[in-house]
Amino acid sequence: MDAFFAAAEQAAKPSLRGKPVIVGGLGPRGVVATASYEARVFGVHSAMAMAQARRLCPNAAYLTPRFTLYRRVSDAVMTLLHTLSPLVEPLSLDEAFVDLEAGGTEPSVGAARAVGERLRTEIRAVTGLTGSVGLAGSKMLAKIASERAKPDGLVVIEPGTERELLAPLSVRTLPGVGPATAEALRRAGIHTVLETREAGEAELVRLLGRAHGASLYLMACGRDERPVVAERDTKSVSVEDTFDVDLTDRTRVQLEVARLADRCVGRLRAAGHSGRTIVLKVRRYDFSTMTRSETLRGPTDDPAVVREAAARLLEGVDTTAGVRLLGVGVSGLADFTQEDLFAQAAQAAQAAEAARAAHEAPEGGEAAPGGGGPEGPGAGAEGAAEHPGAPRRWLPGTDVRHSEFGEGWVQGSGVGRVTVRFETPWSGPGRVRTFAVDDPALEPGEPLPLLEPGGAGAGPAASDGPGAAAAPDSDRVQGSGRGQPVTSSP
DNA sequence: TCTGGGGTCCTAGGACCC
DNA sequence: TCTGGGGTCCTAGGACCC
Repeated sequence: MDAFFAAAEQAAKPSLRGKPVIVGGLGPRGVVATASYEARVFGVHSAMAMAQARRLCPNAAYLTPRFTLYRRVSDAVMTLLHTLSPLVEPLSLDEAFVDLEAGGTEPSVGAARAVGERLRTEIRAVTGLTGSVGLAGSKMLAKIASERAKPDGLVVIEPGTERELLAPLSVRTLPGVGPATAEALRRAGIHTVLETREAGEAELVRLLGRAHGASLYLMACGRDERPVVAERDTKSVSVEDTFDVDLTDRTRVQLEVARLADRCVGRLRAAGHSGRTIVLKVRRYDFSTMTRSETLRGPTDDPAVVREAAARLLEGVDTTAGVRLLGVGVSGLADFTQEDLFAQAAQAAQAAEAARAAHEAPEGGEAAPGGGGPEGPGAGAEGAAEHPGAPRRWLPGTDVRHSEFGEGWVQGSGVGRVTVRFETPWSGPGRVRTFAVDDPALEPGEPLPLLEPGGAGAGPAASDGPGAAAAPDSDRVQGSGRGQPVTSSP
């Protein structure tokens, strides 16, 4: 998908179409997740510090990510991909490899191109957003092709042209070559793919180590046999928080670690996992990062157990100079817990006992794994990390609903006020109104679908010029409450 | 107002075992 | 009283990816 998060926001918020939009962390230490193409003109790009983006592009719309929406769009696209082949390997919410051969596409450039173009049409029809397609004989080359295809395009790298095409490109083009590897290669006088190839495998292994050197050599030769793998097993689950200001108070650090442990376990359980190794991550004031881990005798999904392990690990860490980030993770995943094993063993013993006593052992009861958790607040709270009892936070970009004016989104808030723009994905650009932050008529909303359900017509992406949209009319906007069954209040 | 959050894979040393 | 060799597991750190 092209500039995925930003494009989704532009589709959802008509007033932002054609304008610079930057999605990412809005706090003092945030970074850019996605910049719209209009914002990239100013030099803003992914992973840039948000503070720098604001200097470069002060007039952009700065929005917090709405993962629920992105996940929904992503699911729709992934469903389309599965119609092409059973072999679909998602790389992230907005990118995936598809093995077309495994899906029965005739192995010709023409057939592949036709499938790719049809897919792009369908993506646009289903999501209202544009995606780009790269077609080639391997994952590496398909990825390079898709990057060249962006935005809103399709590129084929034809068999036989690979080495020639790769030769002059920067080593950074190759997967697995980041800043550190590029620097190591540069010191050896290697800048291009051709130079990498000419260095030879032995030299690359000497420079980069066994695995990395060997795989880089293959890539540089245009050889990439990695299969498309659907459904890889999760290996770890983790959560982390960067704090707006460094933490120095030890008690506060301990509290945050406990909270993170609970959140981590919440996600672990939601995924139906348990794990043996608990990892504590601490990033200090100077950005130096350390991890401490502890492996239990058996897998757990008990919040108390993880909390205690994390607290033990913290004991060995000096935090007096200030902590900027804390994280808790669980790895060594299993789909059962040690408690399950105990329960199973106990059940077996009981069954044996019962049999001896010539009773009927009750079967079936799979004993809900719930024993463990004096769980705190619902672990599922994904949208905004709310502290119980804290005042409502209106984050720019999030959905709201007003009892009188209907659906809208937070444009900004401060000094006790919140500014809302009332528009929906299928309205024209809407009007802005300001309220007190505690206005009872205002409540958090839910993301609306980007395309009007049962939609009459062209999606957002189709109307390129905002000029095409009807002139904003405040009454009409107000009326856009529309009979939609938008559900639920918190 | 420098540097998010969620992952994966690799390396290297030490413990431990056969 | 010299130190083998190979395997696995654990811990810590680092590179990389989106």
